Amino acid sequence: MKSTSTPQICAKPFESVVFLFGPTGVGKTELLLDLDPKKFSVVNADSIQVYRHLDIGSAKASSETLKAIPHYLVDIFDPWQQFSVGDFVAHADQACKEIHEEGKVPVLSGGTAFYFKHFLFALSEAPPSDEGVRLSVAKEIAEKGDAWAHSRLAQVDPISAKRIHPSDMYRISRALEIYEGSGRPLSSYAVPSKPRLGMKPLILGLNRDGDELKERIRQRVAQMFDEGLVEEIRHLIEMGANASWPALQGIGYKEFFQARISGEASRSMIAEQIERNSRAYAKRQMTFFKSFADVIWMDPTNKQPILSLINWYQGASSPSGR
RNA sequence: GCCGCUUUAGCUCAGUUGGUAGAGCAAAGGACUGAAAAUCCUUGUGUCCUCGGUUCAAUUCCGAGAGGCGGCA
Repeated sequence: MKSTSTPQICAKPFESVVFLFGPTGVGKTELLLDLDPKKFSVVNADSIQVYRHLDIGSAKASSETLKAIPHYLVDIFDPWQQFSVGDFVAHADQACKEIHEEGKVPVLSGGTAFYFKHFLFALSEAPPSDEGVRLSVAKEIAEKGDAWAHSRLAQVDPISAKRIHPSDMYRISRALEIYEGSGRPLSSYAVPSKPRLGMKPLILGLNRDGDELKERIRQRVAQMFDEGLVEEIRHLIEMGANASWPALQGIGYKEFFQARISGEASRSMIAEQIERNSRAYAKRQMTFFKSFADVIWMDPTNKQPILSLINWYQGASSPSGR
């Protein structure tokens, strides 16, 4: 058992942490440079920026920004490794602990809503994904079909089967994997719904007008190509990258590998796909973020109020301030 | 200039043996139990290019015109 991923074992509960999230391209990274590195450190909450060698397409903070203020959870995995929300919570806990020990406040910044959710509420008690069981489940589904998978789930875990749509093979697979691996239905594991560790985060959501965000995404994709996205892809291919590498499901990467399979594609076609996928992703992110409670929504165009709020929170929660 | 093909949802296109039409993508909204930049759900009235003709009825058939594509000159 990995004790690091179970919050109860954490030696020192941490109450103060800033959440900074928003859809892709909204301007989170631009804000980080304005934080005082003596008071804050950044904890990356982005599922792709944890990977080494994926810099341009993942819109990772520049090396200058990384130098200017400490960043945790950036470049901690190789692109062929599987990173998961469980890894995120474990690493983020460790990072927050270190940051607090320095007398600073961690700023969790990123776009992966799923990570924020489970960092705040903890993970379900269900066991982590097991590669072996997952593969055998996948093999059986491939043989017997998607319809079989859902009816099988209806037998072993009717509660989950009712909740999960018959087409949602991603979740059906996970639910079957839990049953095969642990002998217990997924729905029998408790889902935490209260913030853990007495955490009292400052939850900041950044949002922009739809057309403005679209335009920023368009510009950012063009900028990625200018900065050498194609060379970054070439470098990954030289490393042996293929579409099965977990990191390469990221937008800005998968489009190239799909194009390789389907034939030639021009730069403008791939750029268009990246823009489209980014827009759809931003929309999904917003849907998820809007479901969060106690979010203070702010306009990233106006940096001062945001920074004031973060600084106020830091002052109020630092030992000397109590 | 002549001949052929073509014009239907924001885009690419189906289709109606004549009874006013539907897929994919896009767009909008939503879900989210350890892969989440993933995965999935819901939502489709549009002068069916224009004008005229035939018909109870035309987006569908006929004629003319306009735009596009291709071939021959």
